[in-house]
Amino acid sequence: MNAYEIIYATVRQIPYGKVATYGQIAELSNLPRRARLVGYALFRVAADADVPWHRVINAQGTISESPFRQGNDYLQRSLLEAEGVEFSPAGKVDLRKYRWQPEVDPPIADAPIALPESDCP
DNA sequence: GCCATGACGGAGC
DNA sequence: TGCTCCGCCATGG
Repeated sequence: MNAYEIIYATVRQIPYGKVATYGQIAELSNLPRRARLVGYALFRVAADADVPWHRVINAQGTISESPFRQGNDYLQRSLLEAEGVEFSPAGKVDLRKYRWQPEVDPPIADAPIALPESDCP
C-alpha cells in the first residue's frame, strides 16, 4: 500500500464534525514530519477521490489558500460549518475542541493527565 | 539529473 | 503575537 493510500485512508476516517491537521495525518500515516507530503497528496487526490479533504487543515487551525483553489477555501469553511465546526472571527478553528483524536476520546479536557507511575514498568 | 517549488510543522527571535 | 528559517520529499521544467 502506498503512503498516499494510507493518507487517504486516514483522512477518510475523520469523523463527521471533526478536523485533523496535516501533521496529524502524516503521523497517523506513519510519516512523521511529512506534513508537506500529506498536503501534496491531498492536493492531487482532492480532484478525483471521495476524500473529505475539507476536514484537513493546518496546525494553526486555519484553512490554507492556494492560487489553484481560490474560492474553494470558502467552500471548505462552509462544509465544516455545516458539520458544526465553529470558526473564530479570524477564520480559525478551535483545534482544542474539534481536533480528531483517533481511538482516544477523553471525556475531560481540563483535568491534568495523570501519570500512572505504578503501572508503568 | 539538478533545481525550484509547495494544501506544512516546529523552533528560534 | 508574528515573522523567518530550516527540514522533508514528491513533482515539474
